[in-house]
Amino acid sequence: MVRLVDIAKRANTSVTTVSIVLGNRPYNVMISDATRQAVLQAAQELGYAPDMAARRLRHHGSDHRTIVLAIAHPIDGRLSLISRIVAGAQRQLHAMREEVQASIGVIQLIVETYELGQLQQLRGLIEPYWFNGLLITNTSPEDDEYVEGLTPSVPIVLFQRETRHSSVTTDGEHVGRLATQHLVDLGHRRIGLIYPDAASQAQEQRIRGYHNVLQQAGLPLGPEVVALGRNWAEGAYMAMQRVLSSIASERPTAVFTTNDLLAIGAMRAIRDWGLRIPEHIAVVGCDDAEFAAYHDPPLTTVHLPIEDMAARATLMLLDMIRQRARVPMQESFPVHLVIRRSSGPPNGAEEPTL
Amino acid sequence: MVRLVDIAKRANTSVTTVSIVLGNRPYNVMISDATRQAVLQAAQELGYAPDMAARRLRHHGSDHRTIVLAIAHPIDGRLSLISRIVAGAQRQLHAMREEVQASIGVIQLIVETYELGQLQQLRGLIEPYWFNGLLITNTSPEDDEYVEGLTPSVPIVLFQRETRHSSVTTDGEHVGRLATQHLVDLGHRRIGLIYPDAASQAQEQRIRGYHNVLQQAGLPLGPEVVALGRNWAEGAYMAMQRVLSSIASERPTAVFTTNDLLAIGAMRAIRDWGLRIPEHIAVVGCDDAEFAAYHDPPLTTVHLPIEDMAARATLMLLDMIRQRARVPMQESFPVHLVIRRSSGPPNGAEEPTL
DNA sequence: AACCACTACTAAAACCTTTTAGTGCACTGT
DNA sequence: ACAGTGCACTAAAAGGTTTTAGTAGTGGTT
Repeated sequence: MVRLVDIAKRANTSVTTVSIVLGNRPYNVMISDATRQAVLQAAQELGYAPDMAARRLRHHGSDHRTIVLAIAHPIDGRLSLISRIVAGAQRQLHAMREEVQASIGVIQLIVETYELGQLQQLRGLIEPYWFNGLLITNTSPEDDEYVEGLTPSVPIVLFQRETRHSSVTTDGEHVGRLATQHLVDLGHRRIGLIYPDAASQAQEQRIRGYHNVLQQAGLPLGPEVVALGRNWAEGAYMAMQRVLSSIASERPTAVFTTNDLLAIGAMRAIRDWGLRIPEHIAVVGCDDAEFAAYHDPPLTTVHLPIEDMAARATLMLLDMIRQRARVPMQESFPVHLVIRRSSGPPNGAEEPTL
Repeated sequence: MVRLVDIAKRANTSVTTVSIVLGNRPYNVMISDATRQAVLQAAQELGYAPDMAARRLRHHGSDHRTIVLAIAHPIDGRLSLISRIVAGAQRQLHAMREEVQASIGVIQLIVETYELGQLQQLRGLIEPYWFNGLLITNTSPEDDEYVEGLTPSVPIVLFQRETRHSSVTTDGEHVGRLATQHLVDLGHRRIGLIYPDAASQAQEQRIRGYHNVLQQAGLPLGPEVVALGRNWAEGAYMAMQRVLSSIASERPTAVFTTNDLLAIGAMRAIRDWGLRIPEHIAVVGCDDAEFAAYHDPPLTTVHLPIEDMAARATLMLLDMIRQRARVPMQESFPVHLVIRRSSGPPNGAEEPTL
């Protein structure tokens, strides 16, 4: 391992000088060009890499650029969201790579909370000054109390959860309303709902939005079934089967699912039952996952700018880390309905164009 | 921040004693039960959390239990693989949580290598003794030289790449043969191929397997088209359009894609062209991604035990970290064909059962 | 000649933990 | 009485970096 002292020896100077040159810190200290070059060259030749442990020990993480993404409940279905969050965070870091000198992109940390169902372990992460910023996603309602009580030593941004810390969110009620209103506008009068057993805050909001629209339209609350288990698609498949086995007159002509994975599970069930989408039952999801546009039929869904949100969350963290921002920030992102072929008017009144 | 010395004061003892008690290290040192209890209680009361930086500075990471998952080329499509790898790694850590005392699950680190296209940044990660084990995935052929040249200070396991380090792999040629042979057995005589522009080692192997089968069967090499860009589904969609626009007599009756995301892109193109799957064109993928079973038609694909592989890789790392194993280990995992409805005999000779 | 300002550089402390090499004490056996 | 043994505990050094407070040397003003 190459240390500062090794470079100092080779460049015939002191450890202090080397540290200043390599960390290109200003201080009130001047270094001649000759010395600077000598140090730089020696470092290059020896292949110096700073010891992060020592650096962080010195000043409790304040200089070390590391952002952690904590995923509270790594349930299968939710993991697919990670991809987009990571992509967004990376995009931001990439764009600012000069500024933040981030040779390292994102560090994401998975906190395993299967048995506890709580984020308690975070304490063990935050205290030891491991990192400089924390992006938390997938928190469940039970985590709320704990998360709110945190007085972290580093800035925190929550993904899709309102909090007294910073957050990036979408208006979940609006999402639910957009999807449901779309179905109402198409003429549906019995609109069912499929949601997962461990609903996140965002999903609860979507359900409220769904209820709002139905009440305002004076429509009956359609069957609401819960998708059980960790595998959302499978849970929704079985949930939809329960819906389908009810008597035909009570069967909804459309279902709203609180995310896209649930939607494809439900769609599979509908097809396996021998019914057509959207002619017999229309389906609308949320999230606009990667596969939504390629599914058959392509899924009507509410598009969430997940990557943009993650990029913004990362920027928030960076700003807070760099003291540019001090107060918690909340930002809500716009969403929009993407109409594809899984939704259409009831009773196949109008055949969808291929 | 609570330090060892704070606990020592409160418990009326020395820093050394506290360190020994809290780290429950044996040494050749004995601690009376009274002292031990006093220390434990003081630590509890003060809410002690060890400073990882100091700990690691002391002995270059050897005690600190952290495994890093490095994803070399975080292209959109490949990110979806992460979910399953993370899930597998977590399962293993969870199963061994007593043994490894891992309050922290997995730390996964995304190395951003967009512009370099190389894993060079890993150097900046390995040298500073950040962690104790490294699980690398998504390396591209260009990374080979660098990865092979690594003489890491920590154990390394590669995912889906043969190497002089340890690895967990599947037999890519076998994967390609399974899929292609299935199509040949169904009676297809023109079998096309869709593969991504930045093919991984595993994917190249699958392509070889495909070639093998066609040659052995004396069949012509079908059209081989490359899916361009980071979005595999989209790339495959356009690639498939190119295939479809060739004259009908040269059009394949089946296509093999080197992963499932490519498959759904191709399927979308086939349907949009007004053709049916599998009657006009059969499709077979690889990976058995989550959505494969729920797609319409459900996708025939080669199932890879990704989670098991990740769990095994994690166990390998743990064993190497704990010195139970010293030599590199290679392990190849069995795969199997999952026949669903996207594949069938050519010319719709036999209608698939719904 | 005394003082100041400025440049270029450095010694040493601090950050917190782990581990080696002890110390002091109470017994035991001769 | 004295070496030997085992127990319970501790002082101090080490690990690599950053940063404060300082030194030495030079040139320029009063």
